[in-house]
Amino acid sequence: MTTTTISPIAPANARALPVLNDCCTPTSAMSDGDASLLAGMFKALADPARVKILSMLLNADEVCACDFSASIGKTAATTSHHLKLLRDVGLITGDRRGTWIYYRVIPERLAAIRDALALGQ
Amino acid sequence: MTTTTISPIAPANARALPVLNDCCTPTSAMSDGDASLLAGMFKALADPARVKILSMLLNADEVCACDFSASIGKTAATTSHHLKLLRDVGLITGDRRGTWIYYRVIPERLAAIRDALALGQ
DNA sequence: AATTTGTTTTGACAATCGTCGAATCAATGT
DNA sequence: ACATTGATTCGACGATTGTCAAAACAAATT
Repeated sequence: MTTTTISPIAPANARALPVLNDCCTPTSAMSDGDASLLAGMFKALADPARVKILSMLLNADEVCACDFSASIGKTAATTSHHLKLLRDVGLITGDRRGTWIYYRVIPERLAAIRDALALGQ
Repeated sequence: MTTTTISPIAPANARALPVLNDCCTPTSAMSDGDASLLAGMFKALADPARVKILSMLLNADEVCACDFSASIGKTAATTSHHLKLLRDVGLITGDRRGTWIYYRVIPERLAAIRDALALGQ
């Protein structure tokens, strides 16, 4: 059986995330590039439909793409759009096996977001 | 010297956050309300200007409101707008002492967001 | 090859969001 | 009282975003 990964393993977006603490002084903020990168990651999480998708993925090994639409109450087109946004920031990956595509969360990426929010020191 | 808190201590938004894992089955997503609440928190983080503000606050005890505008490169009006959004989700709090307002991060709130992103189990 | 089913892309639309100038409010000092 | 400086609110604008119907694409089956 052939299986084809939907998102490449190492997209440009897969580079390490900056962290909020230890980045700057009280009067000089994080750089523009780092702030945009981090904000982009949060943007990917900033929609109820995508939060629901992640909630399903975090409670299963993998989820068939065919199951998202009904669970989040959106059309297939809208669901596909949200899945793409999550793939583009490296948070999930899809794996086509025959007719269906199975999605998984990329735990390292989620952990990186958590680390970015670590309290100061 | 009088000090007045800009955001109330316990706004409606200060209620506990849902977590992504342990919320649902693989085929039934997180509830609408919980998903919107969580997405709202991430929305608050989903802008470079607000990320910069948080980066400053996480590297200092407190920051004078008067310092944000220059550091993030936005007008006072825009800066005030972003500060309000962060206050409204309970991530920061402002304290007026005489002429100036000093902002601090609310660490419990930041920790709650981190916890919401914990990996499944 | 033609059909069927699952998924993505395209195009269009309404709604939301970030931004700023101008006006307003708040506290202080003259 | 008045002027000054810091901060917020208001009103307007362009840009981005979420949504769906329709068209296009992909894999499997007849």
